Amino acid sequence: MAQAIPFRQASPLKASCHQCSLSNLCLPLAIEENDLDRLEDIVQQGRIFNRGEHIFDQSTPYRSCFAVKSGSIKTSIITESGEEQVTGFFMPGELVGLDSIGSEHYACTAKALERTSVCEFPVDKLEELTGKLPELQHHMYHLMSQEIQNSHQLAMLLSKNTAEERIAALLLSLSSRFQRRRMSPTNFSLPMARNDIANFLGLAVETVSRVFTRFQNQGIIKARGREVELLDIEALQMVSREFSRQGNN
Amino acid sequence: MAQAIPFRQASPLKASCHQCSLSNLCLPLAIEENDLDRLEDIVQQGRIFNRGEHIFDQSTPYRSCFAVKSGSIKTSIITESGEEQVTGFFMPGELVGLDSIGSEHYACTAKALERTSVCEFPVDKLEELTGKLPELQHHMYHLMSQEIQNSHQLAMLLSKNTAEERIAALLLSLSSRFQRRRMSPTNFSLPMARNDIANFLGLAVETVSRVFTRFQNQGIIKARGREVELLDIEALQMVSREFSRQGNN
DNA sequence: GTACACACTTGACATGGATCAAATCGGACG
DNA sequence: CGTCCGATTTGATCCATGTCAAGTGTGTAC
Repeated sequence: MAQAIPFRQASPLKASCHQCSLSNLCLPLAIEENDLDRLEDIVQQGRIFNRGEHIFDQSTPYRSCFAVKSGSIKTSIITESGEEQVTGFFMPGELVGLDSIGSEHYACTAKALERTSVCEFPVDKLEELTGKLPELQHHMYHLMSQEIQNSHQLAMLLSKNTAEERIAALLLSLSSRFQRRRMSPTNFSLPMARNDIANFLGLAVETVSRVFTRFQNQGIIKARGREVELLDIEALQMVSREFSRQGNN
Repeated sequence: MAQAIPFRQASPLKASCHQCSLSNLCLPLAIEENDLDRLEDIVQQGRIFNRGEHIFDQSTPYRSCFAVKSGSIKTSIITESGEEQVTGFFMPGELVGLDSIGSEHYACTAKALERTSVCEFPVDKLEELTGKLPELQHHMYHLMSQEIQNSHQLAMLLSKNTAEERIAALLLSLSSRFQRRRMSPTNFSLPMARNDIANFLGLAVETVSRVFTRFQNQGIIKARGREVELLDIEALQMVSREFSRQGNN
């Protein structure tokens, strides 16, 4: 299961960043032990969302950004014509909603891909706090610029790379992000459906499926449904000449 | 000519944000008249770059972000394999280098598309100042989130739209940005080469060229070299069903 | 003015991936 | 345990756009 990440149960009213196992990935990493209380004062306890539930919706008033505590989230934007574009997948310790900070409304919709718990940071309080803690402010800038860079990488992937290269890059990105969370980099279960992968990578579902089986036939991966095993990471890196440069923090 | 934007000559050592005609587009827009001096204290006077000169280079230590004063800039990232991906075009009043704030090194290279003058904001000082001026901090968050959203829009364009739709969207984006700068929204000269357009939009140069002539034959635009006239904006909006949502500030 | 290099256009052809269609799998639920 | 519906796979065909190849401007340097 994907969210086998151990974390301590949050108290019902106040999250404890001090004891959170994700503190080295999430916002606390930028804060001195002394100041951590101030972050705890503004964070709201981990609400739980079931698979498919929305954490927030595009065009509704912007209130907070969210850290994934367990589970995973996908964000997407929807055009007037109703088309969806998946803009990202988020794993524990990653911040969702940075693309709307400073805006009046959410620029995208965030949806739980599985049972997911999150910590909520109300922006007004967060901005106030970053004004007082230079390291935290710096870290916010860093996270946001990372987000820009990731998105540029995605644009590059979409405009220059073949279907195989795109999928290899995604698998490698997931792999390294799992690894950073102390999970197997070679053996994991995809939190998202083929459809989401296809949409994210600008491909048709059928193409994604075909590439998966092609990789399988070549002995590079083993895939049954969402369970994936990367048998030959180097081969994947060769396919995706552009090494996975994604990944946050 | 593209940079027919009037602006007062900066004093050789200190830019005057007070008198800059771009103050309603650039950082000053977020700052009270009283505090404007503090911004002037950290900004470095407009250096001039000739066409083709680099404002900064990818992977060099990050020092500053830059506001375009006149002229225009393109940013691009370059992979190990030497491929280039144009990530954006910047016009007067827009901030370049936000994708690297909070990072150790520049994430992209910025190049003057024509004779261009810029104002330089050293990050360390800028971060210090945003810590003191909440409105400025808020504005920085806003600009950065805009940058993320723009990039997501680009990704969407790349993954879902045809060549004609992409080019129509770009023309409309440029049009509205020229308009916001008090220049004709229908009659302008492209600051960038066909090559850059193609790269930015994930197309072959030949395709860009063909679409331009197709639009011309349909009477939607008139183009001779870089000089462009938009004859039928509504038609362009029809082509690009996804209306130009790009544009900053 | 001439020439060179480079930007742009146009044409012919090849192809990766989309689309359409259909079969199979898998999981939730009674 | 069977049923049903959505997710996934597989196959056949088509088309938008890339690629290759020529040509035609266009601006700059001498």
